Amino acid sequence: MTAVNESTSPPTRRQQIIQVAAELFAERGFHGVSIYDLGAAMGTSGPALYKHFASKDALLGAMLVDISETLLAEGTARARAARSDGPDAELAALIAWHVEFALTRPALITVQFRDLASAAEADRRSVRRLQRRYVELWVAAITAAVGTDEPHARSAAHAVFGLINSTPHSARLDGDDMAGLLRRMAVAALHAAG
Amino acid sequence: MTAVNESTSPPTRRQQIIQVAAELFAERGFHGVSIYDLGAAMGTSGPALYKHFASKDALLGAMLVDISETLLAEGTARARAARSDGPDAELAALIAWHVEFALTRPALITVQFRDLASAAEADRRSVRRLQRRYVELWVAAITAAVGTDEPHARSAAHAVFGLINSTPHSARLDGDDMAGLLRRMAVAALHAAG
DNA sequence: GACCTAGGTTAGCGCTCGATAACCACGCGT
DNA sequence: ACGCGTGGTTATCGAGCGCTAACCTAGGTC
Repeated sequence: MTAVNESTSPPTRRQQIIQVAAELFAERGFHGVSIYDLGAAMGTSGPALYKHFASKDALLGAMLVDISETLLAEGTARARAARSDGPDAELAALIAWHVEFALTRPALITVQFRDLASAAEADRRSVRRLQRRYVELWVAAITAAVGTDEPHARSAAHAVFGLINSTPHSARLDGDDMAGLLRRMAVAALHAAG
Repeated sequence: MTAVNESTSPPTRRQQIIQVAAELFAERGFHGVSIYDLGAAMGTSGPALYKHFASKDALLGAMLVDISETLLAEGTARARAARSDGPDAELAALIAWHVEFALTRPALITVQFRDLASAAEADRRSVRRLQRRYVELWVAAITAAVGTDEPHARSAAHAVFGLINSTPHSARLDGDDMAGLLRRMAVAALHAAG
């Protein structure tokens, strides 16, 4: 529901918990992190979590939905802003946004495609609906810029997500260098999908 | 220790268990699958597992090591076979092999980069050692074919793994079409890494 | 035909986890 | 001055898990 940056408001406790939990989940997986681990990492202990989330599953759900909403909302905004500069610029904007997100929030990226299966059915459906819209944004940009048919554009989009999302596993170059590398590889890969 | 295809011998029970477990782990994650789930999927019940593996962790370890050994062994063989045809052919052979593996064994690919964190320390070390050798194989081929420096080649290799490994998450085209798409995208992405 | 071994069975132990209950302290509006 | 909501605490419960123990075959060997 709430976006990651609620404009100027200081981060609420829920958001703090989500951030800390994301790091732990990324390291050890959702089922590998206990409520007590979470409390310890927060400086509180154990069941304090339940003052902010109805369950451990609800925490995961909120985290995953937040990520998907951020990706979609910012992606939509940036694509629209670049649209007047042509299809290539729009695609470049999407790529730049996804690369930026993956490099600055590796934990979120990791959790998103690692622990989605652990989420409750309802949350999983919400996330997939948002993800589908995000993919459609890419598919539109790819077909416009490269001229592929839709099915290939869809598979190519997923492949490029995999390419960009690989950063958490890779011994990193420094940030800007890595961002440039990923952007160039993504553009080239997509142009080869035609 | 034993490769996936022990030539002509029928699959031993251990290998059957590993295959069945891989499917379940890929769906629900290592911690999301209980010993009893495993037994049920095997047609036996529960603790029968311990006649074949010392622990649930040992099963995961054997699975992960098997995957890494297969990738490295076959990758080494194919790269050597193609080497006489030049650097581009060697790189193409590596790409073709990885694509083939990812398309025919999606569950193994998923577990490999999802549940490695759940493995015991010793197994994790073994797997990482094998993975590192596999990456070095790619780095050598990439630097020879494209002319990048080593750090960029290493990051590019990881990115291409992510690209190819994304197939389990993608609504699939038919096999050959998907394989071709991935190969083209991988080649283009690597040539853009220079 | 006795015997071992490979591969199963069920019962149950001990521990960890998620979740709840009951209680407590501070800050703030009236 | 007081009441109450907010966000914490500890104790505890119940379930599910990994794993072990003890026992039971069938098949092959001498």
